[in-house]
Amino acid sequence: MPQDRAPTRIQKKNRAAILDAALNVFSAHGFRGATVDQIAAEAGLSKPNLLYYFPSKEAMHEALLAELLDTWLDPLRALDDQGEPLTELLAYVHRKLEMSRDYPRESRLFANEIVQGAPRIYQALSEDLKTLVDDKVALLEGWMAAGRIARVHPYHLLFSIWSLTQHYADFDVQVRAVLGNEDPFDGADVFLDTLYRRLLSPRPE
Amino acid sequence: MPQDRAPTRIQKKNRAAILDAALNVFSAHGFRGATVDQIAAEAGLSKPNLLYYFPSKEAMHEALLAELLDTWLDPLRALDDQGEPLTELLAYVHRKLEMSRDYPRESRLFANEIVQGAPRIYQALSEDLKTLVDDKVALLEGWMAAGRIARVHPYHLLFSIWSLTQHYADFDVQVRAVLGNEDPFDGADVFLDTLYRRLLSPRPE
DNA sequence: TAGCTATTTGACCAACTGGTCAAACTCACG
DNA sequence: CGTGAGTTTGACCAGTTGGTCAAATAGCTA
Repeated sequence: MPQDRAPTRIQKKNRAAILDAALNVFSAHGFRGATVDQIAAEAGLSKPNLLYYFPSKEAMHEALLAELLDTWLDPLRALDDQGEPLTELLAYVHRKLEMSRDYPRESRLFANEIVQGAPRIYQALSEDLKTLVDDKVALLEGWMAAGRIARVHPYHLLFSIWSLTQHYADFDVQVRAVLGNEDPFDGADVFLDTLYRRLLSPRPE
Repeated sequence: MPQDRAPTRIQKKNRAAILDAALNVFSAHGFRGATVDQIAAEAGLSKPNLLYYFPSKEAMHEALLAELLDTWLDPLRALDDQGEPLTELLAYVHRKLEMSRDYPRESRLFANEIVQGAPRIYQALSEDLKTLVDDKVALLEGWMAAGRIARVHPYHLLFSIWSLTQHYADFDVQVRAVLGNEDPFDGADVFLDTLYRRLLSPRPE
């Protein structure tokens, strides 16, 4: 395996190629459904060569998930307690939908993992994710208490945003099968904007 | 393999046990991740005995999916053009959420299949599902044109219902990891009711 | 360019997988 | 209770899989 000195030019290139190929294969077939041979073929390398850069199939999957979870939570982290509440939330929804459009493989990698019970990522969910969510929920509750957005269950509000946006990546085949030629994301953007405006616009006592 | 006369007592019992075990295993690990041995163990039968009742692993999966898709669409079929629009839609949402709570394995079986590109069910999506959806969308458009519910993109309205309700089955681990001890479905029921009331209540011109 | 390190691979292995099959066992019914 | 159909299984097989390893090759630097 490569030494842990500074990575060489070749190491950088090959690691990146492997992770990209692994993302393709894992997101399309799940961990168990993916084969190292398939990833090797997609990366244009031999199987033993993959295992020269990563000690095991599991390690490739872990590397992807670790990198992913962080990126995935960025939009939520960016929710700004100084901003205008409704604007902030609509921007969050918009940004999450953008990620479903631009990084569907990442979304499906995550979906595969969660649907199957999060066997390799549960700890991160109940620690990192929960901590961040609890923090942002406090912010939402503050906004609701001040009457700046309508009062709804803050956790379910976040669940709804995840669910509604990731659906367009994870269930892409179904959405397109039903929608025909129409672009799903154009319609979704308008729809979600309307939905959250109506749900969250401050309402008289 | 069993003859195609009327199924015997033993056939009925074993087929049911196998399908139940297969649902457990397929929904938890995906098609590729499931093994026949695992299903056999869960069903309390030997592997060759499973293959006496079903010609292949594939056949077990197909049997489950075929049965599922029908059940899965029942709540949408039940949307009644004679009913009060908002009531009908809220009842649909409620019924779908109920299915997520009572049949999470079925939901995850379906999710596994779709996330991975629906390789074994695509045709049913683009035929049966699309036909039914197009039909119900016409109904929704009628209600919107008559001002009986607010105007939104009808396809995305249906997507949102699927997404928001199935999320509680498919992403159950994540939801519970974030929510702690609170029951997800109690909160979800109230939240979704509020959401769709605000989204769909008829609004002045 | 010599010599050392980093990279690559063909050949291989043990474990596992879906599936087969003949032989054994169990059951319903006359 | 005998008999034929229905049911069950141990032993087996060929293909696939994740992973190893020694030997070969390419790259870098003195």
